[in-house]
Amino acid sequence: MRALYHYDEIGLLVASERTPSGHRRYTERDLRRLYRVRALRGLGLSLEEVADVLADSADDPESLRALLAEQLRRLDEHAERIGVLRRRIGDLLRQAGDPYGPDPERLMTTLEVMSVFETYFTEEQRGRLAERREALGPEGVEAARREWAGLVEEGLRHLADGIPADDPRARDLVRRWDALAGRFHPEGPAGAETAAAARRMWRDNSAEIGGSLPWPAERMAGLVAYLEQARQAG
Amino acid sequence: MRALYHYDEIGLLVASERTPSGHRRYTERDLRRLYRVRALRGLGLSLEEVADVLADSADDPESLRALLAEQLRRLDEHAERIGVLRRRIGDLLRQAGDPYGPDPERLMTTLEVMSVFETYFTEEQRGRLAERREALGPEGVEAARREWAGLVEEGLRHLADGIPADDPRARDLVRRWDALAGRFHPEGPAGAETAAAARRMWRDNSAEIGGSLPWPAERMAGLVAYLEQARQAG
DNA sequence: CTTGAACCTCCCGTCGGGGGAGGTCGTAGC
DNA sequence: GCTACGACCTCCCCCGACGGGAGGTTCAAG
Repeated sequence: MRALYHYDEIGLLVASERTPSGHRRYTERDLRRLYRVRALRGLGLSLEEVADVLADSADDPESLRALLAEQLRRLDEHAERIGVLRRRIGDLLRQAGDPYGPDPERLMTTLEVMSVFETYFTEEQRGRLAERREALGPEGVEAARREWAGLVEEGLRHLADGIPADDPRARDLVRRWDALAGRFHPEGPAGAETAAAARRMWRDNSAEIGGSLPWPAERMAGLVAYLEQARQAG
Repeated sequence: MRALYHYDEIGLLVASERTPSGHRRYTERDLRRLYRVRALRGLGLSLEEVADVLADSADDPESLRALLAEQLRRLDEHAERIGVLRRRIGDLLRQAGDPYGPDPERLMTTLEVMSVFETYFTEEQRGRLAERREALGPEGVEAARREWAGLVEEGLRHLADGIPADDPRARDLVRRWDALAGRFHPEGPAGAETAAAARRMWRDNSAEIGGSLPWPAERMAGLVAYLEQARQAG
């Protein structure tokens, strides 16, 4: 087995004897040590941990139990990360097979949005947002989406009509816009933070996010800038 | 981000422009490509797969879906491997806390036996053996263990009494011994193979396996050799 | 003009080995 | 005694996806 040379190199398992010509001779004790190493490796421990536990177990019988308990915890963590990925990919595949037809461009855009999302929100914030979305339920999200589409149309009309950003109608639109967004943000100061992060995200990346929407990306970019102005003016 | 240099090196994401002084300038298109790369990486795909799917997705819209489906399958596999490890470690910890007291030496010996076990049986064979053990149930296993202890005592007495290996009593002991072992082996030729592997394992490693038993390892080694002789004689 | 941050290239390290080159050793058959 | 042939030896480069740092250049602000 090639690994034996590796174990020798790092000093984890050195053959106790050598023949005069230099061939390694593994004694019975060496073999038993090898079995322990292999078994512990098979449980997912690193070679360093294996070395430590084999060194410690002589004077500290608890170290092995502690290490195994720790490993169990790490495996649980790992399993959960895998579960998260599974759910995400499952969602993507389901979205990819939705009634709008198999539009791979949309799938790609969704990927972009995911990435941007992860750049602007911390993992914790994403967790909170997911909780809120879950609390709203699918119908709540759908309702908000429709309301929001109305607000977008209204904003685009304002823009086309040349209504200035400090006009009361623009400020009122911003108020309703932010209230709608507020449904998705957590309560208290945490909500203010996610809301601010969301605005930064929109400001910097309206093109990427807009790509997944039914309106032209550049018009959405204009609208976002317009709302930002109105918010400043308000 | 350091990864950008790496993506550049492997040609996955090369900045379309450079300033005269050599600084990378990422265009809007580059950025969107970066978002896709990051998102796909975040789903656990390798950079090679990301590169492939970004190259293919232009003319083969299905490749992304296929890759995601494949990835889902791999994650399932991975999750199952983790589940196996979890169960194994859980069993070990439970054994470590059993009424015989916290004997770390026994735990170590169990590890050795695990390793030897994995060397002599293929993964498939181990699966069959686990099935059989499950079919017997805990009480069946316990009953067999007690019967087996009786056979061991009987064999050790034969040895002490100097009964030769070709004596009918020895051959009868072997017959009952093998019948008992047979409960744990699968049916048909597969069972013969696992039984042969088990005998090889005992012959080569009676010390390691014997260490986890209530009898001295060297006496068990003698018994195994004795039974082997009796089997040849029979 | 200076200064500090940002960026550049180049190189070594991670983890657990795999694979191969090129040489030596051990043993079995003739 | 000779000759195969396999098993073993050391040394070195390879994988993935970057991280970290050395040592040098460039940029933007004051």
